[in-house]
Parts: sequence; structure tokens; C-alpha cells
Amino acid sequence: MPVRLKDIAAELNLSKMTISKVLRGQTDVSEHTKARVLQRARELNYRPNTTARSLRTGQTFIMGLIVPSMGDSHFGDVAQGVMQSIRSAGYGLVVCPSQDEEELEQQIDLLLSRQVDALLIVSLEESAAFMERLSKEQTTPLIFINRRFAGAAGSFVGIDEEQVGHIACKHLIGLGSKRIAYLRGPHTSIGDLRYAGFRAALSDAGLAFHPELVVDAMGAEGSEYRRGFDGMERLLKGRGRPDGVMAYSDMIAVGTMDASLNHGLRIPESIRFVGSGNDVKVCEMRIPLSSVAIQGHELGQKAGRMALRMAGKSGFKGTRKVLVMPQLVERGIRLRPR
Amino acid sequence: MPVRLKDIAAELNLSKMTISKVLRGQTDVSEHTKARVLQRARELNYRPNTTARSLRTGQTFIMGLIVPSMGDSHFGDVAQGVMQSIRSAGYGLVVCPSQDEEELEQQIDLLLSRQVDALLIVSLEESAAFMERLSKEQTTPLIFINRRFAGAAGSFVGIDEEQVGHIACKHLIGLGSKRIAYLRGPHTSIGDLRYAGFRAALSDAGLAFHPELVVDAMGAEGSEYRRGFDGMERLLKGRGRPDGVMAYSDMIAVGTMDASLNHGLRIPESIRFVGSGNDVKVCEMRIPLSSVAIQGHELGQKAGRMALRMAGKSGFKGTRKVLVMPQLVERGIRLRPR
DNA sequence: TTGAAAGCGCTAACAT
DNA sequence: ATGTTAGCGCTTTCAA
Repeated sequence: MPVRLKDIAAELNLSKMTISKVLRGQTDVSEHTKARVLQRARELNYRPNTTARSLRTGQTFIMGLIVPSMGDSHFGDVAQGVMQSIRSAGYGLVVCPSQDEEELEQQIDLLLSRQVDALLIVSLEESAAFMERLSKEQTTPLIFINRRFAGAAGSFVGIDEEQVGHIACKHLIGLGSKRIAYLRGPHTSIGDLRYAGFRAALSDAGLAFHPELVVDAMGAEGSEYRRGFDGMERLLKGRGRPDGVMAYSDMIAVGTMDASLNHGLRIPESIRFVGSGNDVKVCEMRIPLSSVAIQGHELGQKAGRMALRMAGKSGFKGTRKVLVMPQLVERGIRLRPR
Repeated sequence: MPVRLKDIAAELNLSKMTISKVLRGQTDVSEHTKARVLQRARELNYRPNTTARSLRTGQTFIMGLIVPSMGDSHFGDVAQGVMQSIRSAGYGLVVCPSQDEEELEQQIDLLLSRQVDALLIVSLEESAAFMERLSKEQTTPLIFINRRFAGAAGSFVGIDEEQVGHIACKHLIGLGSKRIAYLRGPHTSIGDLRYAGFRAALSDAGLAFHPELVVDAMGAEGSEYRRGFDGMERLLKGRGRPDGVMAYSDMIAVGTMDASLNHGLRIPESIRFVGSGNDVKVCEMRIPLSSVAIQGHELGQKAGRMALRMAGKSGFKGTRKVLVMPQLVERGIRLRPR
């Protein structure tokens, strides 16, 4: 049986009220009893029953975070970031996977049932009628990460995806590339935004856009590496080969680099590469790969801070939108590992 | 304000008891009222206050899982596995990162405070006085994953780490390798166990052990790839080069393969490789890499089932130890991607 | 400085 | 088939 306030009270011949006060740091208790209580509580290894406390106070000091899947390192970064910004305020975090959105509604119900003080949702898909209804009827603060739901009220923290494409492209242009290929991602809104950024960077620099240098690399078949490799081979067989390549993921970029080496190209003399995601393990393989970092950690931190503000009793009721800027991570380029 | 039992009761002129019964599926209610209640509850979007329910029943239907870090895909797999096995029993899962054990105690306190019905702990380090104390005083079922704590009572689910080394080595032997190198991992108990398995497999097959073919590859400096690459170069410069290489991680193995190709060796004709971890993205790069899979998902499932048994009211009070067998994933070997 | 009473929302165990 | 009473462990409020 866990130790309760009542138990400590009985042992020390005090009322449980006094114990409660001491343990929460109220000041209207004599130093003497305070010391006694603290010591006994420690000895007995008292842990307050948070369930009971929450029922009484209406605050659980738990925030809920729903991610599409566990074990994706990007979502892990987000979770870490959220934790980091809320823990010092005494909040805990419950992380639930939505199985790529399939179980999103159930998880939301679960977390709301558990009375979380704020709900953070990392979503891939756009809109959902469910969300709209939810955000109308619900008093629990809602924070959307990554994608906003059309028509849903709630705050939003996201990556400026267009910048991801823009920065990558600008980097290559800065290195002197003129014919830039894009191994582009899926036709989701994220994929499209990055693509738009790529196009914008080209036109900002007054460079021509070459449709034949855009390759889809997110089909379901084959590994990412292979899709990069195959896509690059196709590009190299065509006329007018690229002198710069950007890819939707780092592993795709590695594939394209290998294909280029296979064709006898020299990196970086005749062709340059940039990935996205900044997956360090992958970027630090045989040829160091520069990459545009999607800062999951910062995303999480910002979202966490927003959740705090909304959950606090400060009466802050508004919602806000914040975009996090992606960051280029440059890596030295050497021909072969030494 | 969220809807409460009392609200529905007032609206329908019933007692909250009746509402409670209907919503929990008790049978001693007339079909008529049952229908009325169900409908109104749905309309109002009633969500039971789990906090209150838990306080009353003493069960939270939440399990806690502590992992060293979020975003490591292995731990993600474990979490998925746990979820999968407990969700159908109505349990939810709270996942907390321990920042590589640094905040282990605080997270444990937090979760116990939250009255989780069972606590699963993925740990890297051995022993800890804290654990021993905990397991003695605590009534909450404890399940350790990966590493057991010396002297701690609680169930244990782990990988048979010795088999990881054994299987990898046996695989190479089966392919005809006689001089097998090991790019070994850190000098933790896991690293040592795998190493022991490697040695055992050699001696089972009557092959000589060559100490000069064992290389440390888990130092802190340089990427895993680089450590594999450099380690392999050293081996190839030495006399009596290996004809089979096993590595503590897949990325290390890729590094060793590259170094070998650089030296003009042919894979698999003159040398064969096997990794561990079965990181699919990495294994399916230019040269498909066979790897010993550490089945995080199965680990999680087993741990989840054990947690269910221990948390259930079945009165099961014992503890058990289970070892999960690692599994070799063979991949076809081609010289270069086509 | 200490404590008694009341109640958060729910349900187990009993009436009716 | 429906409702009453009591209480889970805690904290808010107010009194001693």
C-alpha cells in the first residue's frame, strides 16, 4: 500500500492538512513541524497521489503529445523539445503514437479523457472534419505542429517548408551550380512547398528552371538510397547533366552521390550535393554531405512554450502561429574518406 | 466546461448512477433508458473523467514506459510493441525519456506519482542502488527491458545478446569465412556478451581466434561510418587480412565494406560482411548488407504482455525472465547497385 | 500556527 | 430497474 497523507499525519499526530501544507511549501507552518514532516515523508518515501490532486485542483500538469509514429527520430526530437520547455514548469508529457493518423481520434479521446492540460498534435495530413468539431467544443488548449488543420481553432507551430527548398537551392547556387536537379519528395503539401521554394530560389537568382531535372524520388518501391541512385542515373544518361543536386532526404542524396561517382564525376569539382533532414549518421558517411536541418527540437520547444502559455492560469486565451526557420548545415567536402 | 455524469443525469431526470451504469455497459438497465442515455451522451460528446474514475477504482489503465531517449528507432520499436499488446486490454501508454538515464529517478517518481498500473523501464546501465530500494518498497509491478538491475525484483525481458554475436559469426562461417574480424562495440555488458558469442561461435566451429582481428569501433570520435572505415583500413594493412567481417552496428559495417572496396577486394567473393541492428535504410544501400535484427517490436510486445499479467487482478504476483532471440536477416549480395 | 468540513467526478455496495 | 450512501486522496476555505 502506498503511503498517504493520512498515514504521515497519524504517525506524527498532526492533521493531514498540515502535512499537505508542508509538502506543498506553504509558509504558515512552524519550522519545527515542517522539519518533522519533511523528514518522515522522505523516510517513508511518500509520493503524492497525483490522481487525487488533479481531481481536486482541475489541473493534471500533464500535456499530451500525439505523433504519427514513435521511433522516427524527427518526432523524437520534437518530443524532446517539448519536454525540455515544459518540465521546469512542473509538467509531464504523455506521448502517444497515432499509427500514421489512423488512430488519431482515439488517441485524442484518450488524452482528453485523461484531462491533459494541453494537447499537442503532430499531423501529416491536412484538414479533418473531426478536428474542426473538436476545436469548437473543446476548452483544452490545442497546439498543432507541422500541419495546421483547415478550419480548426488552435495554435500552430511549423517549419517553413518553403525555406527548406529555398535554402538548399540557394546553397548550391552559391557554390556555382547553374543546372540544379531536384530529387523531389511526395506530392503532399510539404513536398509541394519545398518544391515551390526550389523554384523560387532559381528564379530569385535568375537561373533557368529545367523541368527535365526534376525527378520523383518518393515512390514506394526500393530503398531511399536506391531511388536516389536510380534517379541520378537517369539524369546522367539524359542530355544536359546537372552540376548541382538537391534531394528530399539525406539518404536519397547519398544515392545520387554514389551514382555520380560511378559515372566518373568529381565531387565537388564537377557537381555538388545537398540533402535535407540533417541525419547526422548519414551525412557523415564517405563524403560529408551538407544538409538543411529540420529543427525538430526547436519546433518542440516553441510548441511547448506555447502550450504552457495556453494552459497557464494567466488567462491567455488567444492562439498564435509560429514558423521555425530551417538551417543549413554545411559540411566540408572531401573526395574520399581518409 | 466538460460534460459530467451529473449533467446528463439532470437532463434526463435520472440519477447519475444510472448513467454511469449505462456508460460502462452494465446490464441491469432497461433498453429504453439505455438508448436515451447513450444518445444524449453522444450528442453532448461526453468523455468520462478518467482521473476521477481512477481515484475511485484504484486503476488508472495507464502503463508507464521509460526509455533512454526518444527518437532512437529501436526504442520506438519497443514502444510500439508495448502499445500493441496492451491497447486491446484498454490500457494506454505514457512514454518518458530519461535523457540516457540521467533523469531516470525523477521520471520513475513522476510515473509512480501518476499511479501507473505497471512500470516498464528500458535501461542501458547495470545495477543501481535506487532500483533495489524501489523494487523492495514498491507494489507497482516493475518490468525491466534490455538490462536487468542487479538485485532488483521485477520481471525482465531482454535480447539474448550473446546470440547476436553468435548468429553473426555463424553466418559468416556458413559462407566459408575462416578469418573473421570483429569491429566490436563498447565495453558494456552488452558489448561483452556479443563478443562472447562471437568467440563461442568460432570455437564451436573449431576455428582459430585471432586477437589481431578484433578492433574497437565505438570510441566517441568520428562517425560510426568513419570508425568502421578506419578500423577496416587498419585491418587490411596488417598481415593476414580477414575474409569475413562482423560489426557492432550496420553503419560501421558499411564503413568496413567501403574500405574493402577501396582496397580492391571483391564482395562477396573474397570477403563477406554482416552487421547488427538491421537498420533497413542502411542495410539497403549500395551493397545489400545482411544483419542480425534486434527485435525491438517483439521485445516490447513480450514486455507489454508481461505487464498486463502483472497488473491484472488475476493475482499473478510472480516475476519472470524472458529472452528474445535475435534473427538473422539475409540480404542478397550484388557487387554494385544496378 | 493548526485543523475540520466539504467536495472534485466517479463507482462499489447496497437499498428500494 | 433505478437510486442512495459513502468514500477514493487530495486541496480549498474557513474556523479555532
